[in-house]
Amino acid sequence: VTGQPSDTVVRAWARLQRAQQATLTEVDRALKAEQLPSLDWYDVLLELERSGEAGLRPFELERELLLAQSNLSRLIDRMAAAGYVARAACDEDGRGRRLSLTEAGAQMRRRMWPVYARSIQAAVGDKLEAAEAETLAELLGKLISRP
Amino acid sequence: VTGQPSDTVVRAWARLQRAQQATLTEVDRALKAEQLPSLDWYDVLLELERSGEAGLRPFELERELLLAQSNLSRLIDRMAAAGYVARAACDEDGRGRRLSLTEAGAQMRRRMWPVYARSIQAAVGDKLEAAEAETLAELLGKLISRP
DNA sequence: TAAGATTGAATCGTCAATCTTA
DNA sequence: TAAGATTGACGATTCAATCTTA
Repeated sequence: VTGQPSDTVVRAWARLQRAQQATLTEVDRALKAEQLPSLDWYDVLLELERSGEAGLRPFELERELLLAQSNLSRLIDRMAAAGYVARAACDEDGRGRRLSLTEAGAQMRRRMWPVYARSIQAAVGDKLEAAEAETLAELLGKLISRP
Repeated sequence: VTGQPSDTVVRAWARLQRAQQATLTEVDRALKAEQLPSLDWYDVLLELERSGEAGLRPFELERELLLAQSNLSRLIDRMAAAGYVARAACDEDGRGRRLSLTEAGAQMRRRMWPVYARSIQAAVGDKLEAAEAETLAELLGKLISRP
């Protein structure tokens, strides 16, 4: 059992929630203003692009993006309907599927990045010195590590 | 117009999203395991408790919690139905409402806090030194400040 | 029996429209 | 005309149940 959190820890927690909410809202707003898909879609497109020719299994994407099974299944439904993702049967496991990026999907990701990048810079880069951003990334890394 | 974000800034952004998601998921899970309401409810209960006898107007709560108008309206619907929040007409502005905490709402907040506190400690306190938590809170504060 | 994936039903969030009063 | 608040319609998420193959 762990002890009670200090005031400082509670403050760090509260600000983590608030800072994420504020920055995400800003990025979402910018993408929407340009008639582009949401960040969820970008995350999927990027992971599939990184996976290259082999593609990814849905369960791999779930773990990478911390999404629930049914949530991802329906997200892929929508992205496949939009023509950005292809679903194929899986050779090595008959239960599974293999997801891959379409050319239209790759194009959309490239189209989204400049807008996304500007938002990140406005929400984070413009508010911190380089050394501060480095420290922030390091401290947040400690919160992510699996114990 | 702002420039392109550095790799460090992009990494800080990505980890901010991931760390928030991971810690929030953990806290939500703990509350649910104890059959308690979600964090949204806690936030509302706490703000109303802090506002004391006077209570709060819905638009004040929206700004405090960064919630959309219709979103808050329906959240209050549910919390009022559960008996935790009271909605009354507003004396000084006929358009508005005045929200206040019921005794049951105050009790529920007190019941939630120990579970919430343990989760915060596990998700943040146990992973950082005291000085690190202080630094993290300070850096996150810079992201929240209104420009 | 369990893992990977999908689906139905219900809940919640979002957008635009609406209502009331300032 | 605009601010505060609510509502209808629609889209997204969640939970549990289901289907298929390991």
